[in-house]
Amino acid sequence: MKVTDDSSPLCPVARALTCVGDSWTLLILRDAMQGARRFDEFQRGLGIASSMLTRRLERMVSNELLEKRCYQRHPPRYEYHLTAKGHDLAPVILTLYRWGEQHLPIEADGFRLVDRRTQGPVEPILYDRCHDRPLSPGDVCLAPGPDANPAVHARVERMRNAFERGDFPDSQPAAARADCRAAMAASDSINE
Amino acid sequence: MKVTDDSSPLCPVARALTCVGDSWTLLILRDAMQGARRFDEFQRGLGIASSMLTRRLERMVSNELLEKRCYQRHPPRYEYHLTAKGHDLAPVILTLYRWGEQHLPIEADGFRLVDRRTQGPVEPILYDRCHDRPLSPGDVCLAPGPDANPAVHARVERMRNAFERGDFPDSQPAAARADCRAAMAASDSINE
DNA sequence: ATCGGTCACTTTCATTATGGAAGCGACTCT
DNA sequence: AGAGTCGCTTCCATAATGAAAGTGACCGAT
Repeated sequence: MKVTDDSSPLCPVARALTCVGDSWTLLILRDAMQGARRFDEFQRGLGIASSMLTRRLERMVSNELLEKRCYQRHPPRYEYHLTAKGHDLAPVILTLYRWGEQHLPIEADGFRLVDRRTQGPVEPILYDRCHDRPLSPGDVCLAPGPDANPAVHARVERMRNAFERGDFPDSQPAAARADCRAAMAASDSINE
Repeated sequence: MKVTDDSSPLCPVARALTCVGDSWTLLILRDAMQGARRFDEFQRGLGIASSMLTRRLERMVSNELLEKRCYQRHPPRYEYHLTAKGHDLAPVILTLYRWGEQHLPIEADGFRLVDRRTQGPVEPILYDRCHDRPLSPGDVCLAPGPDANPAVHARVERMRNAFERGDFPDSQPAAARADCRAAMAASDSINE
């Protein structure tokens, strides 16, 4: 990937993707979050070529997603531990998990996401901490910051036009929010 | 990427990544969510090679993230609209946005994520709809489903061991949840 | 003491993906 | 009439990846 667009370095999504924009990196993070630490644990869990794994672990260390900890000298051997930065990608992984479960279903049921204490089901959704309520992606939009360049303004403008054209299915405020509350109430009563 | 591990097809994250596990796909989705529809809109917004864009759009259509709509015959020309499946990836993009903003800061402030109506700040976090409370990734774990194979059990086992070793920084139940409530209260009062 | 195995790599090489540039056909605008 | 736009496609050099083999220091059993 070689991005040349003006607005790219300003966009947090583009910046995030230079760090975690490939499958292996995210799968390594997944396994690290499941407790994998050593080279061969990752290799077995992923079926990745060892040369690739070496390259990826190195890049992840240099991007500060993982840190090396020596657990043996002669020969020097390292464990790869998640840093706080790496750990903070957990919401991304969980969100992907949920999407994969919903939209790429398979017949088999191999994994379940559960509450650690109760072992009951868990359903991660987005929530807006500022307004203290569930967040529909349609509730949100982009605004230019003080350092916005013309490309950023064009983006913001285009998004507003799209909204005015009615392109956003989940941005009918009242209905969407009512649905959401109803769904929450329903799932609550099911789980009671 | 060529995954050969036993537990892979059973893992929703791995399945999701076969669909959206590269930067261009996610950046195209980002732009589509900002209202981009046509070939040249994507191309300008991304700085992507046109051959790559053709390939990616096709793959995304065949994966049902986008759908083609003809807006002109002679020559046939298409717009690429998000499907519901594609739209449902918005939480992934927003979660990446937030991570990029927090962990890959730059001096400039080009973009802001705001509430569409109030134009006030928005802060997406994960929330558990089943328990109706903010979700720390450490609150969650994996359980084997009825079709789990040995690789899945090994994974689950390893994660439990890692937890028992105390490898999960945000899984101190009481403290974490108290912090979270405090942070929510604080951000509420700031935004009042 | 020797044998096999493990662990974390590195190296090599064939295959595949990608980026850049150019071209193209049917328009539209001046 | 001529230039420009739009959405491609084709071609080719370069870069990324995967598979397989090799390595060197250990360890545990015979």
